[in-house]
Amino acid sequence: MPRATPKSARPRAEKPSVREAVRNETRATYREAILVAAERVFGRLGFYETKMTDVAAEAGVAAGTLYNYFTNKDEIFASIVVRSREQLDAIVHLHDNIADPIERIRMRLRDVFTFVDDHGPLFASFIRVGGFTDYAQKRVIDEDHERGHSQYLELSAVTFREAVERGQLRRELEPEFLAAMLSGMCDSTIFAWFRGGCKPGLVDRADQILELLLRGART
Amino acid sequence: MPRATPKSARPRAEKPSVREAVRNETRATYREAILVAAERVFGRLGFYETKMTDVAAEAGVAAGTLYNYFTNKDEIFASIVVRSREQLDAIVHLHDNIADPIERIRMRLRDVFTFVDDHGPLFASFIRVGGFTDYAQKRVIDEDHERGHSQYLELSAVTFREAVERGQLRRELEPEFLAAMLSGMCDSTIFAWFRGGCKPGLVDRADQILELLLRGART
Amino acid sequence: MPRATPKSARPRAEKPSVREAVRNETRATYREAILVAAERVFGRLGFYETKMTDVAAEAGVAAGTLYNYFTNKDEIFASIVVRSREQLDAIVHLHDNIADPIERIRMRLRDVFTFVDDHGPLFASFIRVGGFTDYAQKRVIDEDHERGHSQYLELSAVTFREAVERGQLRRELEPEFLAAMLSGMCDSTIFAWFRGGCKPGLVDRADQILELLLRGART
Amino acid sequence: MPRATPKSARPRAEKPSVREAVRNETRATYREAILVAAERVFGRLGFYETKMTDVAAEAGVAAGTLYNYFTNKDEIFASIVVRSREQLDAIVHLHDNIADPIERIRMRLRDVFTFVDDHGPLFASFIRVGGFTDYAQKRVIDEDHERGHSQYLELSAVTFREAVERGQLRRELEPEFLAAMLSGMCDSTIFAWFRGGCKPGLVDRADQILELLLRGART
DNA sequence: TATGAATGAGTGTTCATTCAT
DNA sequence: CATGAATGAACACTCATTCAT
Repeated sequence: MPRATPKSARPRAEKPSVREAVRNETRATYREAILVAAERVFGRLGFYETKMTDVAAEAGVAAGTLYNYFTNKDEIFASIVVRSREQLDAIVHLHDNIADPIERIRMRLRDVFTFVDDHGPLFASFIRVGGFTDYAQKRVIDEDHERGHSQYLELSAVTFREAVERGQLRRELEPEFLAAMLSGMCDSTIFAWFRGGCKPGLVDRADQILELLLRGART
Repeated sequence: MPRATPKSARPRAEKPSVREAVRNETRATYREAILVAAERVFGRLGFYETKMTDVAAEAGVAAGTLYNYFTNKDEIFASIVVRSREQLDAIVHLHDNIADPIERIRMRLRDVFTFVDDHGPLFASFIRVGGFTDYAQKRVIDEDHERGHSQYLELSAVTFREAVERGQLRRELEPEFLAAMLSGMCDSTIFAWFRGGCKPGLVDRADQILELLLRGART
Repeated sequence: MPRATPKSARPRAEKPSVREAVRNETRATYREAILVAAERVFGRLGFYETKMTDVAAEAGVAAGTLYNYFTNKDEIFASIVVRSREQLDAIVHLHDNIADPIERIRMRLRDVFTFVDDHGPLFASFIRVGGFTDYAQKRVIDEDHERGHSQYLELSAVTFREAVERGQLRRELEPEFLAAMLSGMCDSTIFAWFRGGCKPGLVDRADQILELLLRGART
Repeated sequence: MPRATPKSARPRAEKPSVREAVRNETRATYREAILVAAERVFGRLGFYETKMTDVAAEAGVAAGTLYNYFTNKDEIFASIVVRSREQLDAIVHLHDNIADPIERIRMRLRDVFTFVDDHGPLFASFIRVGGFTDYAQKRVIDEDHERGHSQYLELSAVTFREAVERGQLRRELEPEFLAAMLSGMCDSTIFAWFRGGCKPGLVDRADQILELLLRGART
């Protein structure tokens, strides 16, 4: 008789999607946990000295499990890079609406340094110009990373150009040169911070760097 | 006059030393050839992607021969670093007698850039702050290299301090900070030069860098 | 008439058996579905190239489910062999009552070929003399299969012996030899059919084979 | 002064080639030893159950050594097949000059059986129609082997056709069918011999098989 | 001492099997 | 019981290093 038994019917209809949702969530959690663990280990040992078992151990899973989420070691590494760049991309464009290019650069710099400060060592090596010197040779993430890096340089250069055109900076300075200089200054600062044990206070350096550069570059 | 040692005795006494001299020379030649070859290959492929057979092939010897001159792969790599640093050390102290610290820095910078220009890619990666990011993790050359790197930073800092004390640069600037900034600016310049294919003209950048930095730092 | 067992009691007494029956049926259905799927996949890919997930996918179940019906991969494979042999056994004895041994062989042959025709590729490889050459080495189904195979050869030989004793075939021919010849002729025919894509019409070959053999063997 | 020192000069000129010759010989010996060992192990265990360490152990070398002579497991296997086929090719064409096709087949058959008898188990499985049933799925040697097999069938068929055209065999028999029959008969004979432990006397079966077939096929 | 092949420890990866849900 | 992800033993293959010639 027609009295539907919603109790049994609804679950049937929903259970799959619920299950699926749970599953997806679980999968995402695992994936993220592996990435975080991998980021730590890669950051500590470098790509080649990091063994899959190290990553697995750090993530608290079996070695085989890694392969349920990534096709191989390279992909794990590449995923970290991609993820980092995505995060950085978001940050870097946070202040695109600031009119004054100098101010825009300042805010960007602060945010990036804050991010690095929060994010820790591996990321430090990522944004560093040659963080992948060795690994890059393998050409696994080379192209992308390089594009990524020059993308940031480009963005920086564009902003400097604007400042030059506004007459805020000296006309004879190439924006690309300024961008490279800023990049190098940041790198060495982050590196020093990294070698010094990642102590808090990295952000404060942002203003010092920029002030020095601007003094040198101002009209 | 003292009767010369008998014919049969002299050879016995001297020949060995002659032989030894020749031998030592031969050994040194081989060693150097291997290092040069290794520097090229490591520079091209990075430490981990460079196989001992690659080095041997580049040096035109058999793989086994490498082990007559170096105990293992690590040692070859470390030797390159050491050698590079020795060369750099010589260069860096070439102008110690210049009284004006600013001028001293300028000359040093030019010489180092000239050296890098002549010396090619691997060296570029060596002096770069994080050239060893990945390899360094292995702690093979870490300590030494780090010491080497900070040694240069130190030297730079000392010189900057002198300039500050002479009142040439603003008092509130820490010399270590200035040294780090210069280092970073050089790094990114060399990196860009490296990525651009090591085209000649690197040296000209030295003055641009320094000028920018000094403008920013001058009283 | 005996008072029926109380409502509450009956279910308790019978339901289990009903449930059990249903369960058994369900289990049997699953088991069969898995075997059918496995047969297809094994036939297509061979034992080693067939992964448990392939079988599961083909059967439309999860990998874990397979282990509710079979202890392991080997057992699935062995079960297929056993099942095939059971089916073949039935067929092979279908015409035991035919008096003329030659006719008996002819009918048998036709039925077997029909079965193979219907049954498809895997079975083809099963009845083939060396179908298990590779797998058999693992000694999973070796003994059994060998027994099975020689059993058919034996049956064939017995029938040939009868024909020889009846004077239908030449006395100097060993029945075992004739059985082996027939087996080989069938094998190569089935193989050719298999390689040709299992096109219909296999059965017609039965008569051709037998005619050739009998002509050669007749008195 | 011009007196050449032949002692030192000649060796210099020849030594390399001598060394090379020795080296080549040594390499060839190793290669062959590995193939022989591999043939034995593959014959005993089958492709998948044979581990590289098994082959190495059987050959009396380290696992890594195998890779100095073959790129991988597949190549070792394929090499065995190729080598076997080369040997068989030579044998099969030994009697091409015999005018009478029937006689030609008879001689061929004897030689092949002799070869199999000498050569042992693996080869047996090779010439068997489905020797590779399982491995073939991997399509490593499939195409070639298949071509090889059908090549022999083809050769056989051609010879049978000649006999048919000469009126030695019945016109209504397709030569391809006869070739397949002969192949199957040989297979099952070899298989039986193999299962029986490869006892001597295989060759004698050649005539029995052929006689039976010819009786059945003669006009 | 140069050679280059042999060695075998070490690693990335696969996949049958287990097990929590 | 079905599920499908976790597991980890097993294995092909690499390559720094050794060693007989």
